[in-house]
Amino acid sequence: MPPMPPRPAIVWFRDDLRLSDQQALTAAIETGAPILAIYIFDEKSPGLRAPGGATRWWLHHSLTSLARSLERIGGRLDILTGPSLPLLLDLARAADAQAIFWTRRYGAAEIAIDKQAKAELSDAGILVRSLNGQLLHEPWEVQSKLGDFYRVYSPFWRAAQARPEPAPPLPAPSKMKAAVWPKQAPKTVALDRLNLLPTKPDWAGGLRDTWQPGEAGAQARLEAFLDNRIGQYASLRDRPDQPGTSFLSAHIRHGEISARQIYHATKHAQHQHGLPARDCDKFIAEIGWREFAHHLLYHFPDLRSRNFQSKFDAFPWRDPQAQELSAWQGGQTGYPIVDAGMRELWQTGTMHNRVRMIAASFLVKDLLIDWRIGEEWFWDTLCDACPANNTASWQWVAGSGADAAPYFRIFNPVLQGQKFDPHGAYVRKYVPELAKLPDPWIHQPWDAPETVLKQAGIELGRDYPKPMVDHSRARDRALAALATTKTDMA
DNA sequence: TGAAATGTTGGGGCG
DNA sequence: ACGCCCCAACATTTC
Repeated sequence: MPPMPPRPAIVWFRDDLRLSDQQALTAAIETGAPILAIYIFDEKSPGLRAPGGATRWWLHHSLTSLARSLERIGGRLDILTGPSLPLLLDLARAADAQAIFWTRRYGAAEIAIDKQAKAELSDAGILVRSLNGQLLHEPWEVQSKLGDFYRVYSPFWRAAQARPEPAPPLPAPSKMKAAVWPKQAPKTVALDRLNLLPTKPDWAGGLRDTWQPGEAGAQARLEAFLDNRIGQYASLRDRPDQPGTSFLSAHIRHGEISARQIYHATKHAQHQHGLPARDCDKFIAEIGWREFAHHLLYHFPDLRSRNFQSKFDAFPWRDPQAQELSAWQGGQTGYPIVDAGMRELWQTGTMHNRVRMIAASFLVKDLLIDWRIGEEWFWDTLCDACPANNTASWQWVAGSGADAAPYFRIFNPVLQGQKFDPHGAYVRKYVPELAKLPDPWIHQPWDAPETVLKQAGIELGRDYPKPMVDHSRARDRALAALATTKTDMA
């Protein structure tokens, strides 16, 4: 009788598409079992939110990159599509798997799936291990003295930082053994069959020019940031006209790099090169905002659909006209900084953080359009669209969120432009029809004298729209509407 | 992780 | 020389 083949271990990849600091993969390899590394593209399980267009594009390339990396060390990535739970159970049964490993997720539907999978696989006698590869601290580990979760960022982050430092990241495994795909197992599909890439039309040109999805691209971004820019992070992070940020968000979103890798690399660079603590802390605090958003999502599962502060439930949102929505989406509001941001988003799959706040504030406060509608658009167009960050941030801007912007904090798109894009370089890049307008008018073309406009080759209303609302009046309208939320109407 | 309105101060022009 | 006014510039309050 031939010897029994060793029972394989399954590694279920999800939002952790990397090999370094990959606890699930590392733990699986340590069992000594041959490995089935899988990714499940799941559009069938109830409650799961389908990825948006930009995220789908990113995912395609990230999976390509992950598959190559696995092959390089003797492994293989198999892709399945369909409802996660039955696929997993069928695979585990067909493979006679001894164990399964995955990185935890924090959305409600994801947690429900993972919970049930854990129960059913355990019942089938399979070792199930879920690991934290996403966050510096688990949401249930950061609590106030009363045992409640934090609703304000600063105390949250203070408490998180008072906890033991996250463990140092794991090195990428250098070798693994792929298990043969079992005969009775669900059919794998080729990546192309998932149709993640746009075809008619192919709008991804700007994305290809901007990004290198995958672990190598993530590491390159981190290195460039720590070598060149972090020393001025605190002062330049708000400047969309300069490359002051890390450009890591979409890599983080797909788990091509982990929070603790970033944390430790930053600390290391700080001490190695004597970088200012102010800049390093500020950068790590942004990882802290991401932690906070995940923490909120975990404790408030309806973050996408419900106001975190219920007093916003009665807010008098306007019914958006198709035309004003498309003006905002297409970067035709007549406010240059808003339009530059929305066009950057459409072209590149990202938007500078400062400009996200300005553009979001414009939709919510100047147009009085429900934050959920803006969130949907960002979900579809951002490569870093994340169930935690995108929702928490939109609620923050709207004022309905945790540690929200106060109701009276309304961004003035002209002042914000002048302050953070002082020479208009960012506007000129994404709103080229304004390129010839001199600095003093670049953020308020409607105030430019006729001769100046003529010289710049602009006729307002023809070459570039007149402002779709008057900000000063829109502000008054927003304050009046927001006044209704001041008193709790519960 | 604002902005606008209102209040205060101080220097210069001017009678 | 002196007081008054004007108005930046800055500070404080309010939305």
